[in-house]
Amino acid sequence: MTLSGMALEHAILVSLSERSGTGYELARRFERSIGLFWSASHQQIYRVLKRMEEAGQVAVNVVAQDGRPDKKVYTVSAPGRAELRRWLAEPSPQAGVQELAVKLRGALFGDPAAAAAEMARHRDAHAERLELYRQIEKRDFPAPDRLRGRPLHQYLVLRGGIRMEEGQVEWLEEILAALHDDGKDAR
Amino acid sequence: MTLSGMALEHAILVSLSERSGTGYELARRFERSIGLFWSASHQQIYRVLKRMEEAGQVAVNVVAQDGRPDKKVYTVSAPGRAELRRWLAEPSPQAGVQELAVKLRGALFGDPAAAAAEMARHRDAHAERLELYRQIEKRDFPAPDRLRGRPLHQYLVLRGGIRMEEGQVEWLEEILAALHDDGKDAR
DNA sequence: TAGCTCATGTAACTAGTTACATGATTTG
DNA sequence: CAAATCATGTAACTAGTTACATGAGCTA
Repeated sequence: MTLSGMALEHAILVSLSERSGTGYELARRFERSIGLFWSASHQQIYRVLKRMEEAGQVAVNVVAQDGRPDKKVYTVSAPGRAELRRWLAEPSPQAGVQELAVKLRGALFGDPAAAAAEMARHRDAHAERLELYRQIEKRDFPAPDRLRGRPLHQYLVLRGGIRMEEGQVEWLEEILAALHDDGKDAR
Repeated sequence: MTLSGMALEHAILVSLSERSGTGYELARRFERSIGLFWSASHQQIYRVLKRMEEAGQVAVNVVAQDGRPDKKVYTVSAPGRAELRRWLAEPSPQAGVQELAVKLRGALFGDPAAAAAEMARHRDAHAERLELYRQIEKRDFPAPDRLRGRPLHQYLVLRGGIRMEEGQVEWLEEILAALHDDGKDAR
């Protein structure tokens, strides 16, 4: 067991925590709601579910059906819930949008304060990166209107980085404000 | 040969087109300029360079050094240039920011009009996706201020999707405007 | 009757990561 | 003297993709 990465495992734990289901159903869910960003083939999901079952994170309930193959309905078991709670509280330093989305949708199955702390960490990290990119922009491209050819292309790539970081920071600010209100309300 | 995907190969072709270099150097470049988004370990790069050499896309020039191992300086060969030009003109339907950044930086080594056409395709695709997300937002979350718990988290994930698509569309608009001016100037 | 949905999987392959190994030179 | 830089690689592993296979029921 490596216990690093494990992204799809955690996405599955979140989805099955929301509602038990078959591998087939999970594959379809990943195409839709969570799958705004995430995608996973049914082959991949079947393989991972098998591994998770062997590791005791999920339990299977085989349901016989007539006219079509037996269904294997998966449910998160106690060790799976514990693992999910652990992962939700732990920092994911390299997390992209997808992984944060999974953590958000998992927030109800862990500690809400830990979720907010994780979002704040990422907001800070992206704000720092944004600041760095803006400094590079100012230093290397003081007059962007006059750029042509290669330097123009380099500049445009940097602009992409800036825009992506801006989007990320704003999104995380929105999340933190909303989670804050949500917490106030629950108290 | 599969010829699908091949992302790292093309990033290497672009980087070596800008300037010949060793695998080690490529690994460092990927940490910096292009590597705003891209990253590749030296192990991976060495393996891919070997494959590309066998395929005739790059040529090696072994440079003896004293006190340290021989350098292998790689240069793009004619078939490599052809393959790069082919890929630059071809649509990459699933391309993310990184891949578009590579295509941008490669624009000088292919047909500029084809590069602009590819960017326009992506702008349209992202604009369409954005429109879809906005419709889902309006339909499923008409009063976002009152959301709590799970629906709130679902809403925030959707907001992330909207912000990312907005960023992408605006970036691609900026690219198209700049490429247009650049082309006008060259004529 | 052709194609989609439900429901499972195997096999082969491609891509990428992590750990390990070597060894001189330069910098703090 | 320790750590980083230059410069190469192998081996083992994890993750993900693509192609193939089966087969009933339902829909246009």
